[in-house]
Amino acid sequence: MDPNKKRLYPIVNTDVALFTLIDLELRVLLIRRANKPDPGGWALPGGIIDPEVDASLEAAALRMLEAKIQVRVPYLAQLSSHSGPKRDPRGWSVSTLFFALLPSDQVPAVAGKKTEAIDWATPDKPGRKLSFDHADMLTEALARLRDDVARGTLPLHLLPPRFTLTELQRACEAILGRPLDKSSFRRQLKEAKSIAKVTGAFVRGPQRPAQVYRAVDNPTHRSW
Amino acid sequence: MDPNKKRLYPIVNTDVALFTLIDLELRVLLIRRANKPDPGGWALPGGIIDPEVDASLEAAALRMLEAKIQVRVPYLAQLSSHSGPKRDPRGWSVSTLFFALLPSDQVPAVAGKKTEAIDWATPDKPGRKLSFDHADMLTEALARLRDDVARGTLPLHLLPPRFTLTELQRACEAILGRPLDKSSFRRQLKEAKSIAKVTGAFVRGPQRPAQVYRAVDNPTHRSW
DNA sequence: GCAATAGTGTCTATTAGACAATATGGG
DNA sequence: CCCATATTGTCTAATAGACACTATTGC
Repeated sequence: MDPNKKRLYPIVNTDVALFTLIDLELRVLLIRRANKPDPGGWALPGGIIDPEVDASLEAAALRMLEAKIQVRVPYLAQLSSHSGPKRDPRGWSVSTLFFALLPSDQVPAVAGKKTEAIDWATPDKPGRKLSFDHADMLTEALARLRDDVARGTLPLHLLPPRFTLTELQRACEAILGRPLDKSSFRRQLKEAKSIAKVTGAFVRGPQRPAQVYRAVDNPTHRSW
Repeated sequence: MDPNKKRLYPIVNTDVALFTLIDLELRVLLIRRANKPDPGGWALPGGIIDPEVDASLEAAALRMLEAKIQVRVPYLAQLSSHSGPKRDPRGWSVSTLFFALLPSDQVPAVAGKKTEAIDWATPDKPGRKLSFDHADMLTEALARLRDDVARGTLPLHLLPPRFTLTELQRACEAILGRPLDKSSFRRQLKEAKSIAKVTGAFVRGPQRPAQVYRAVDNPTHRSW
């Protein structure tokens, strides 16, 4: 494509910061680009929307993510839109950044396409240069994730459907990067009423059994 | 324009919810549309971006707002992007919503263009049907404004450069729609350190003079 | 002095964090 | 019983809201 070509309309695309927990460590999905621009470079999964098939930016983000990893993510939220003539060598572009959460038990199902390698990187230090302005995007998504976790129950979307309170606390600690107090943590959960006991279900081990919990229906995420 | 024409690229535009205070009442700017689609309808100010001149969505929003009211607003923040095939009759579109604040002393400078009437409407009940999905956008912008005000010092951007603490409190009350406690209000301002006394400046009247304050430099807004 | 508003002080209910104490399994 | 972890309780510092009190001007 001729980079000097004047475009009448901007390129419209979406990019997704997909987070999950692997061994209680926060990870973000990176894709090795197969096509131009920047073939071989690592980037957040995304792509140009298709007005013929996409009902919205959210639907487009879900569709492209599913095409890349063969998994439909259960949680997706819009962050900001990044724009300008320089951020994409193909011309004036606007990309809407989303963040998505994948429960840790679904990580094994994630598979890359033949032409594109994938990697679960450490979001604090992905260890490689990212294409376009995706480093900025990742920083923004990580900050938003931590902010949401600090004031709520987002990590429920990162855990399997059944979990113990200690597991939930470990997940929050892994995301925030700091230890939390057990007592305060449980108190806030009780007040929020966002989880419920699974009566009779316990996790056993060489210690006192732990009550199993599940997320209760809270209107945090929509469907498209 | 033929509505059945298939577009290869989405329409990309911005819309702005511009708030100000008039006589201590919160108002939002509406524009009467001169052109298709929906000529004569009332809408938030906005328009299609021009990749030839706009450096970003933010710059585009500022440019179009300035063209409509002949004033460059000092505060602009991005909210969400709204998208889909149906929201604009011209075809698949994505509009990024901004909210902007105009200090009350600059309201008199706002002038509409010859072809477009303007109105400062009451955001809670604009009293007319809005074009496109602008009613949803306005609701979202109003909620965000109140949220920001409740947790900070945003209304500084709605006041003239010099103001008293009582004026600031009245502004916050007008936005939130509920009375605030004087003592708590001032305590929080002191802790936030976002305002400073203008030494020696007082507002006089038939009562004890009021200290004049100004906003101190806080990195809340960027420039484009 | 009086009216009117500015500015300050005090009390209390709520909350988050630190930390201690108790509970309950396996071995 | 001992160990390890789950679960609960207590104390305290910080904070927000309600409300009362004091201060300072014009008249």
